[in-house]
Amino acid sequence: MVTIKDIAARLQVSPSTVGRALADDPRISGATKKKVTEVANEMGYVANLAARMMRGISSNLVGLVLPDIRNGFYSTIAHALSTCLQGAGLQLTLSETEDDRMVELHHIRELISANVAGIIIVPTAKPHRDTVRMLKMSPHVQLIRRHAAIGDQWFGIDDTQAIYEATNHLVQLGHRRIGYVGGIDELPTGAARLQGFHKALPRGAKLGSALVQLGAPGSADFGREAARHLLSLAAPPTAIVAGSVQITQGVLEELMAQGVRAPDDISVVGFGDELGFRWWGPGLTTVGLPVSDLATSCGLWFVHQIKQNSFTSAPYTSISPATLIVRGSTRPFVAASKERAGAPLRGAAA
Amino acid sequence: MVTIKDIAARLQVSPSTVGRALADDPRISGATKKKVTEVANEMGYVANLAARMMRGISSNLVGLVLPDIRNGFYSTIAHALSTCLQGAGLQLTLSETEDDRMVELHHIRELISANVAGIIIVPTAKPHRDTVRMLKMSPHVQLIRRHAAIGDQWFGIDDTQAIYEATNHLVQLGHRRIGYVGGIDELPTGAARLQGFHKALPRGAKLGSALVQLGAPGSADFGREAARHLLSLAAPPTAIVAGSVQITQGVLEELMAQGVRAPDDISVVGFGDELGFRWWGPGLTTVGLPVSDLATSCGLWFVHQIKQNSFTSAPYTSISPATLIVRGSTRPFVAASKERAGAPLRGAAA
DNA sequence: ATGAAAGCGCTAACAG
DNA sequence: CTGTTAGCGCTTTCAT
Repeated sequence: MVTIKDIAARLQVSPSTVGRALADDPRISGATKKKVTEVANEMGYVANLAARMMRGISSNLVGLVLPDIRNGFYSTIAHALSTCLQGAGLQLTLSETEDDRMVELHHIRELISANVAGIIIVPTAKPHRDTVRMLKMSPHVQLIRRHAAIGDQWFGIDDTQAIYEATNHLVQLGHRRIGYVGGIDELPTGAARLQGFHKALPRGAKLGSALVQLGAPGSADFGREAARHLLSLAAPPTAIVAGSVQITQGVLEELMAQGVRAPDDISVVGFGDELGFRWWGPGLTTVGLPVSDLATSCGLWFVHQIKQNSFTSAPYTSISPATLIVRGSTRPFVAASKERAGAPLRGAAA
Repeated sequence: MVTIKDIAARLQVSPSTVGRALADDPRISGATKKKVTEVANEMGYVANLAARMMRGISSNLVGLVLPDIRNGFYSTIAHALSTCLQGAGLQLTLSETEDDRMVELHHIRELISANVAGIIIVPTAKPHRDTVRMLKMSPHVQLIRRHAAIGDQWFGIDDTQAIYEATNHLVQLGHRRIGYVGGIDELPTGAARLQGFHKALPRGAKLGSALVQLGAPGSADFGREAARHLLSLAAPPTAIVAGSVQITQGVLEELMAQGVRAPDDISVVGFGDELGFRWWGPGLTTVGLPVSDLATSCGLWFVHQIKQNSFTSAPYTSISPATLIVRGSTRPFVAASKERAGAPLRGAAA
């Protein structure tokens, strides 16, 4: 391993001169700097981060803590952040919680002890108190989900508006018996989305509690089950709103498996615009989320905070609006269509 | 920040005693150990990783270097590895290269200087020589793509076989004019897949070089362009094989945009089984890749190597086979179908 | 069984 | 402009 000392010896100068030259210290002559950088490159010098960190400088690591990277939603975020941070010389570490608060705690512990420069987190429903405590030891920001105890620095989507748009679209089309399959309302996002759903329903809408199905937002399986349940009702909904990416996936799979066709048999509005949603049946009408932009602004802001070292706990909130993307999976409700009850609902596949 | 010294002062012992007690050194009496650990907990002592690293102990960080995390292929890998490593107390850092060798070099430099415990890499086509040199400074393993200079430790897919299966399926169905859209053959994966394509073609197959389109495997746009080109040929192919996930995406999009319908107008075989591929048209016949299993075994092996500290450069190669998933996008070639030439090829959308 | 002391590589005073 | 020196917190000889 090439150290600053080796370079110094080779150039017959003192280690500090080399150190300063490498740090582009204004007190060092251009000639010396040039020589030093030259030799450094030639010898393949790589600064030892550990030593640097011991001098109090926090590492260049930023922890990204999220439920599951396989979710296109989150991998988009990871990509955007990675790009942002790289520009600032920061490295991203990836920690998956699987929405388990103990796993989350474990990761935060690791990150703090690794002296990370900051943490970007999509918190679980109920973070452990130690998680909250430790987060305060480092600059941090919440993404997508927001938990009051963790702090007031948050970048997210207007969840209520997103599902409102989705639901309202169906209402405008004349649907009244609308099913909603979404994340549990213990999750801030789950609660906000559910609220958007209710807000959009007109007084006339028949809202049996059976039409609202809540479960794990990260589970496509839950989406399938919930869809199956809705379809099996004596009076199944004429339209379904999905409240998370994974749930949308599950719902779509179930509909396809049962041979239920959109928009003829049922109207569907999804959440997020994953690859393939446009390919599903006649094209899925869905809520488009500005995930990439959101993550980018979060990244830029965070880098700024870290660089300025002015990580005051001044609240900062950024809410991005979602936009409805209308494709073929929704259409006006036709009261006359008798075939929308019980067994006949199922298509040829059943 | 509580240090070993603080504890020592509090207990009226020397720092080294505390250090040893914490390290469970056999030379320390049980009583002292007990007291030390007690006080350490009480004071909230957390070992300083930086200082430890300076003593040569490598960090608990493992670098994952890949082209683009948004690719479902790679996010699946990241997830599997993250899970593996977490079990071993290791943290994963994410570095995206965007298939740019200089970016790759930059990342490797960072990782080495961060004293990572190891590096798992999907190398770019032609890694920089410094990248290769630095990789040798740390335990490492190649995933998916394999570059001879980097080493003999590799976990990948049998690319040749994968595309062979895909192509052969079409050949068996009677197709003779088959188009291939794949990654550049400078990439080991690109070359292997192209080889599989050629291997599967019978002597009778008309292979105009125009039928083989090579480009950036990570670019859906390239896939679109290539597909557009193939469709515009005077004698367009009766079937297309796609040679990467992104390319598959692009090809599918273009076919859909032009209103070309599979399997009636053309047969298509994709690469990988992304979410949504099953939803495309009649369901995409595609090559299923055991990505998750592959990454898991890679992770397990790597953890083992790191733990054993026996990172001998003993070659280790693991090749996983791909399996063809037949859905609706392919069907026997029917010679009589006249409408498969020039303008009439395009459907209603054109 | 415990202490003292010497670094690991780097940076930041403090001197020239 | 450059050199000297003194640590950062920990481990690890070498002494007691």
